[in-house]
Amino acid sequence: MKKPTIKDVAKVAGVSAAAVSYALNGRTDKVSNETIERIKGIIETLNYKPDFSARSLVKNQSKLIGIVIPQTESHKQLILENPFYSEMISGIEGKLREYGYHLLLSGVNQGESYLDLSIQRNLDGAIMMGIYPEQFYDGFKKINIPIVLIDSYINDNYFKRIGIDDEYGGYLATKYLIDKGHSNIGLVTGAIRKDGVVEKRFLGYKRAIREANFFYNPDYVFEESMSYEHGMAAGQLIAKKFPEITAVFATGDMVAFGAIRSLVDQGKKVPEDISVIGFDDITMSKMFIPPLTTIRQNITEKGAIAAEHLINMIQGGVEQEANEIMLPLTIVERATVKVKE
Amino acid sequence: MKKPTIKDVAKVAGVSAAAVSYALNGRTDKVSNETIERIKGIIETLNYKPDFSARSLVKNQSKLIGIVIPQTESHKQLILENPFYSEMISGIEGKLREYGYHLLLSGVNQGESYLDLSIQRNLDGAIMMGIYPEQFYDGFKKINIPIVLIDSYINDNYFKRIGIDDEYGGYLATKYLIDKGHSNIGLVTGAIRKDGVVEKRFLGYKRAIREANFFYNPDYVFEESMSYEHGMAAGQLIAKKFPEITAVFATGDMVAFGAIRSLVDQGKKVPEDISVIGFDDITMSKMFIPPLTTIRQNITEKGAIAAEHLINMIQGGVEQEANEIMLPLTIVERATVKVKE
DNA sequence: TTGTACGCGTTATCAC
DNA sequence: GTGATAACGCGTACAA
Repeated sequence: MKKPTIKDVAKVAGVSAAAVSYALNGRTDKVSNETIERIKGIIETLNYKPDFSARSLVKNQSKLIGIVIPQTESHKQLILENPFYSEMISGIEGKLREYGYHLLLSGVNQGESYLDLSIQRNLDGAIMMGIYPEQFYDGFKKINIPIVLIDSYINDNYFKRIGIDDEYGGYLATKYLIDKGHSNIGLVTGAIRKDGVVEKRFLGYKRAIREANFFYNPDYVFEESMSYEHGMAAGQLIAKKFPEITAVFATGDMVAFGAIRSLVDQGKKVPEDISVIGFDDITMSKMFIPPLTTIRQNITEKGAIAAEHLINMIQGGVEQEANEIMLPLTIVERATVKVKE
Repeated sequence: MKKPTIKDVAKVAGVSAAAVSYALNGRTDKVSNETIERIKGIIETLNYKPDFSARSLVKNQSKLIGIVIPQTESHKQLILENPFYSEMISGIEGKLREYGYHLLLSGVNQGESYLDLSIQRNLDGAIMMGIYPEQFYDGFKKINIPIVLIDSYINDNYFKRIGIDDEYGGYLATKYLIDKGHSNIGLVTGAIRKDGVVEKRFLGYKRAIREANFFYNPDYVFEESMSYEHGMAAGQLIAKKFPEITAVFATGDMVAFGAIRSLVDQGKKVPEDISVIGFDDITMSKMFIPPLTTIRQNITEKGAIAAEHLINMIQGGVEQEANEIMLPLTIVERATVKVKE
């Protein structure tokens, strides 16, 4: 059983293919209402659905949206095991679908480029999470594909940016620890890179420290990667070499989990001996034992909003809105931070 | 700057579009080697990439693979926040890309069907995780789209199945607890449905119980949904109403997390007071505190293998292999099970 | 090697 | 106002 084409419908209806097309698109100015009804009935009966490829060719729009997320170094896999990304994708996909778009989820092979993929698949737009080398962005500008950037501080009006105030978040987390009486506060974090969110969170950390007139000690900054493993390594270091540290701000929840884990393994109690605050509030954070105190952002909604704005750009709506959108941030107090005695 | 088409290349090369097409596809029998070289050079220079939509139309293959995963009840979102699915997708996507396929990630709106989507997008194949109403599968058979089923016991040779021996896994987990001296063993689980994995794990549980000549007590089976929340609810019940239960087999790691959490909240110690074993070994399980003892399957690899077999079906390789593939299972001992004193 | 028809749907043009 | 005809978008594959 092969799928019906527009011609099949036309034949059955005794009209031209063009008429069917008009009926499909509701062009009442081209076909009378009653024939539209009749054609629609036949479309139902045959269960005819227009082919996206054909449409993509003629209308030059694929109804396909790409999504770019970081990959493992080998370039082999998307890092979806990081719940932060998968929760976001969940939000993106739902919203796209609501508007009749579909999501193409693909990484990039060694030596190939996402830009080529976008061109070949005729992507109507793309959402990028994280930051990439500058030239990466340029290509999209040249061929004029609408792009929404999530969690990036790339300053270019071509792109729409969705994010949070990471500096403030970093400040909030650190200030919270300070208010609880801590003064020697470690920072466990992924790579601090220009235009990235981590840099801003780091800046917020420093601001809070300075504002409290504490000494900013670079030795207390444990920077490497946004991973559980790095959290573990840093936690171990802290337990062994920096017993004066009584609180830790981890710039991502996964990192916080790792830190807590190795701290506990080293015989430290969280939060009794050492407090830990995370960032993001991934789903897992409330399930963790002890439940993680963290800076919360609504990840799924962030994705949905990014999708919504991308569609707006594509459909060229009014969209003279700001091209940077900041989502709110809250602190959620759970069980990993305690007042210093 | 608009993208070059095959005609642009042809014009520059001073040949016909057909020649370019042949050059692209390496048809040395149709075009001389030297012109192929020359054309390829020009393709490089212009950075020409063939359009997937056009190809899809004429070759009737989209190089697009669909993936079906369960959705929230509102039909609004994919449940990607369940790491089990996202890890699997990671494995699937990587393998597909290796073979030149891309992944279309989409849920289904209320009142629409995945089958229609598959037809409209001309999907070359699809991977389905979990189980669905029977009619769901029939459509794909009719239009002859290759399908790989992950974690399903649907018995139909049209489909290729990738899974594990869930009955054995359930047996293994339960037997492990029994060997540790436990006899009152609770089962906390998602819905037990025909042809689903949970049913088999449940059967394995019963087999181990009976084999040990223990009494199978239906009251010890806490069945609802494969969620953290249900784990919590069940853990609470156990702590309050079934103090004689000294060990729990949770048929999914997320459920185990929930159970442990509420057990701990009720003042029980894991594993001192009560042991818990999970199933799947999602990434999070080794990060959990205490690290979860669980039945391990290689989730990412499972996805990769499913992708590989799907491609095999599509490309019609030799593939007279078995059409059911069972991946190995191991038990990983961490810190949530203890010998009963 | 090349011209050309084709796959499917859209839209501008033309006829009644 | 209703409708049909035909050209087009891009790449492929057959006949010439």
